[in-house]
Amino acid sequence: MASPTTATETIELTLPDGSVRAVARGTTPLEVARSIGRGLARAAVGAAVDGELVDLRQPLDRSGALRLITSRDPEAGIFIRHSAEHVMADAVKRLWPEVEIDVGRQDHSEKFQYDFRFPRAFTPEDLERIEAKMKEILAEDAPFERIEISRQEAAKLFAEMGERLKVERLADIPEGETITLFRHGRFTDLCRGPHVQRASQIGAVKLLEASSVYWKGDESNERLQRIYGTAFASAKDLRAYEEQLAQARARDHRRLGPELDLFSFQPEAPATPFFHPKGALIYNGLMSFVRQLQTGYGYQEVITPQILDLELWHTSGHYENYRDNMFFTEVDDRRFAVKPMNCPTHCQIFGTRLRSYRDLPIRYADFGRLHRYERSGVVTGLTRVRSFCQDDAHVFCREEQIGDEVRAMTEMILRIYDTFDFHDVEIEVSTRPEKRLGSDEVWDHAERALMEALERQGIAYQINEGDGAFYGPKIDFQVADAIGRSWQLGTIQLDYQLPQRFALTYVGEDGAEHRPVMIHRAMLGSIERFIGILIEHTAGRFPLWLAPVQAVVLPISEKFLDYGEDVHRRLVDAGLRAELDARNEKLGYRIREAQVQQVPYMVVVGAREAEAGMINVRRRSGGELGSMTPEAFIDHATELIRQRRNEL
RNA sequence: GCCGACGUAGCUCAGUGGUAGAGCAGCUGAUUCGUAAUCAGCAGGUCAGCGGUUCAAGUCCGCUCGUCGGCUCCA
Repeated sequence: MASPTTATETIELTLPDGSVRAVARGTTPLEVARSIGRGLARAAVGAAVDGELVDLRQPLDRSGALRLITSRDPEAGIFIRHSAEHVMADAVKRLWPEVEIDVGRQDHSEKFQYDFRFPRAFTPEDLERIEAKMKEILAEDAPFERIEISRQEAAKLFAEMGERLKVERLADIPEGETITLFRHGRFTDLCRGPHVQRASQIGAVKLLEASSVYWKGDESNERLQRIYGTAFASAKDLRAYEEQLAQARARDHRRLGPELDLFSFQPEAPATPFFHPKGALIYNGLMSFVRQLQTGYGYQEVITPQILDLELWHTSGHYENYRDNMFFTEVDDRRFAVKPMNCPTHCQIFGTRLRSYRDLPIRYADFGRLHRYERSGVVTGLTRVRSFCQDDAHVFCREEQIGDEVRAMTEMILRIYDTFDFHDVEIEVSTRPEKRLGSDEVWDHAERALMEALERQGIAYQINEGDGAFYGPKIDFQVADAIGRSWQLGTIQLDYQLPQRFALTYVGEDGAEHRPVMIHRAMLGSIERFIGILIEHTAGRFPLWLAPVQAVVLPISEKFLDYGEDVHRRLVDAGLRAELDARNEKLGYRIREAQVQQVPYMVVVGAREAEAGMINVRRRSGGELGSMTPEAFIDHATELIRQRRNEL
């Protein structure tokens, strides 16, 4: 940050066209914009220096690549929404002057939020009033001012304003950091920015919902009231966002699942799905796929107990670290726990005999049912349930085999995602959490091993500090679905703890005992959750190989029922999941129904077909494949299924 | 778990203290039909559950269960 004494020095700013401008240290991006052109200066909402977003009024203190951001740039939303936070807080203060403001924030989506000390929950009517007030404020078009201020002055100012929460927030700002305020009209907030120049650059706002939150996210703190909203440069952008929300609602697996008769939930089993026949077909289809793939990678499937003595969970450390998420039961005066993870049982299998270094890696896969107690407020649909199964596996290997194993796992995982047309995959390495087992040296080593394995494959990753499991660091795979939402699926977790706790050893080349390393791995994550994601990704249009009903045979009328039955029989005999819909309804009606149920193929048979021994095939993607022999269709479909191809 | 909202037929919803309704789905019949909804009739409800207020409760109050949106957590 610039100070007056250094203002005479010069810094060099590289503009996007490659030109370089030498300006005095302390020059603001807005001043640079003005020197380029009045139009640009007026249109700019913010700036970026070396990719970092900065406020237009922030004095620049170092050389770098300067880019001015207008409402057309993707980053504009950051400035707009951050400014909309202030406008919302302003509106709330105008309506209820006694309310204290906390802080605003925006998440990775298009939402922003602001927390208030307010005596009750905000109602939808409150939100309407606040939104209307915000629009008044936008119409006033006050400029946003950036003000640098001393810590003492800021503390005094907010104390006088009665903003006690702000005074406390101020105390959290590290010493030595410049304290800045932003003001528009009469509203002043403690804020490091960045903001737009004028309120009117916030083209459209909409408040979304309100909820209560704990101050600083800590359950022992008092409750504040949070309001969520969104803001865009234009009403058109807001409409596009609302359209996207409507899309997401239309794909919601909690609606589509029961509608397609895949699964249901019953009050007697909260957060535990019942898979109906069609859902079970998909469930088993996914398992077979994973089974086939991982067998090729040297995995062996095991089956292990559901309920195990508490002692095992003390040994594994789950009792100490994971107890709050476990189910317990007691019988014969003996205490048991329902397994929340498979890993301890795999350690036990490993430990049943003497292992040689020649046996490693040993790769145990397990589709065992897991139960985890999740707090009632956090469960939702299939994505967060209390009973589920993972495409779980544990690899026991030698230290020097970690790289190869992680590489093979990554390859397998990316192949799986590719099959489902998840092409946008982000990889994160999560490092040691606060609550953990093991020494810092072991963690250093484990974290480095994972990163090196990725680096050797040339795979880019991000680091997620402190987000590892209690027993080791992990690699997480995040994929973006068809409408751009991100989901966590696969995970690779390194574990030096369990082999030690279960005293697992193998005999090395040197004849001495060594400790194996354990790698936990899931690819789809949990089958339940994956089905939920897949429903939303495909909007219920499952790939042919997974579609519960792959083809429905539709005789035009009763007269062709015999031929329809014959065709149906042939499809079923060829291994296709085919149904016969011979209901007394018009063809259009039954076609529509098959479309709504997302059946990939509709096989129409009438006089022309019956006579010629042909069928007429329609695809759910629209359009007829035309007349063909049943054999030709069977060949075509079975080939697509064999290759697990998506397109129809 | 906490805060808030919600719970009426299989689904979507109407019903603001005075006799529980509609559309779709279902069933029956007619129609025998060529690529996204044929017509008619019938049936369908402990208004989530339990308790309370009231002459009278789907409607007002309390509790319980469940769902949804958040907090937090996560496969």
